Amino acid sequence: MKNIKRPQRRSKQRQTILDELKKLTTHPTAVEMYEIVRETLPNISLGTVYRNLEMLAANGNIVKLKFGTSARFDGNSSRHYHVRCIHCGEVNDIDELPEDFVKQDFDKLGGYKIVGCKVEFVGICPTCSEKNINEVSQV
Amino acid sequence: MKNIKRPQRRSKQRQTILDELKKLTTHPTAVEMYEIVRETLPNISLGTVYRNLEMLAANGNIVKLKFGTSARFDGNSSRHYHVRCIHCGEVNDIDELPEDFVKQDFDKLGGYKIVGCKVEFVGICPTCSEKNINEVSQV
DNA sequence: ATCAATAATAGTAACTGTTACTATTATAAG
DNA sequence: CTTATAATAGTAACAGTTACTATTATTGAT
Ligand SMILES: [Mn+2]
Ligand SMILES: [Mn+2]
Ligand SMILES: [Zn+2]
Ligand SMILES: [Zn+2]
Repeated sequence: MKNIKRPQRRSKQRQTILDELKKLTTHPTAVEMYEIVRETLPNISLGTVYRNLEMLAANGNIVKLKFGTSARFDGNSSRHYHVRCIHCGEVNDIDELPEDFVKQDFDKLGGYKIVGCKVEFVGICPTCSEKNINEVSQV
Repeated sequence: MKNIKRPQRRSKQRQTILDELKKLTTHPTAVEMYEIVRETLPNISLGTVYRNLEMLAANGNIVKLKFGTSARFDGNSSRHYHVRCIHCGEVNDIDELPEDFVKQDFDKLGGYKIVGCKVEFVGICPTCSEKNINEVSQV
């Protein structure tokens, strides 16, 4: 349960992180983003990258994915889905769900042999909807 | 990328972990499972709980969920889905998807006000499907 | 039932990704 | 320009998980 605060000023660190992530179609980790942004801002710190990626995700500018051991970030915040390879961990986009999705009878998608599917709804539980909370358990 | 090995012998530690998890409708963390199993086996170690939960998940006996900061485990391995509260982190089951799921126009599910939905397909990428691999990037 | 081979364990150290802390710098309002 | 303070760089601390090692338990063979 951490309190992610809204940005109140602009910084070229945050802007660069956002710009660089938006250029990518991959789903980099924080460390991968750090390496990319350092080409523009050689003195940026890894902590700054983590803090801003969280901020941007909490604000809906980007999306945080929790697939592997480390989180991955997606500059494409419009609605789409993902496949992850169970062996190498590679993550690819799936733009549209199969029409028979509810029946769960797909065996191939985006070239992948599909072996499973996880759906995670994110929402506000009845108890929390009464309180007015700024905190977030997890982005 | 870790190599999760198949169990070759039975142990009452692993059996107890599985039995106790199957009794629950909640989605406990490894530490929560540790505390539960210790009531039956007071000398079990936390490492054993982690190792066996991974094994059981890799074998499809249970399901590993990666929502919050720590992984959660689900003794119900039959097809169903989850809602997570963005504020308190509570996880609940959603047994059936709404029929209009593909259109993504739901605003309430299981009492939760829905603000998002993530779909993660798990599969084998074209490159890995050629090789014959035992390793797994992530359960 | 005893034995031998070795899988699995308990206990703990090490590791990894992430978050917190603090002095310094940059932003933006007045 | 000045001033208040948000945001930063650099680093320490932390949490969850995984690896290591000596010991114990399981299983198949005798
Ligand atoms: Mn994507
Ligand atoms: Mn469940
Ligand atoms: Zn692959
Ligand atoms: Zn809640």
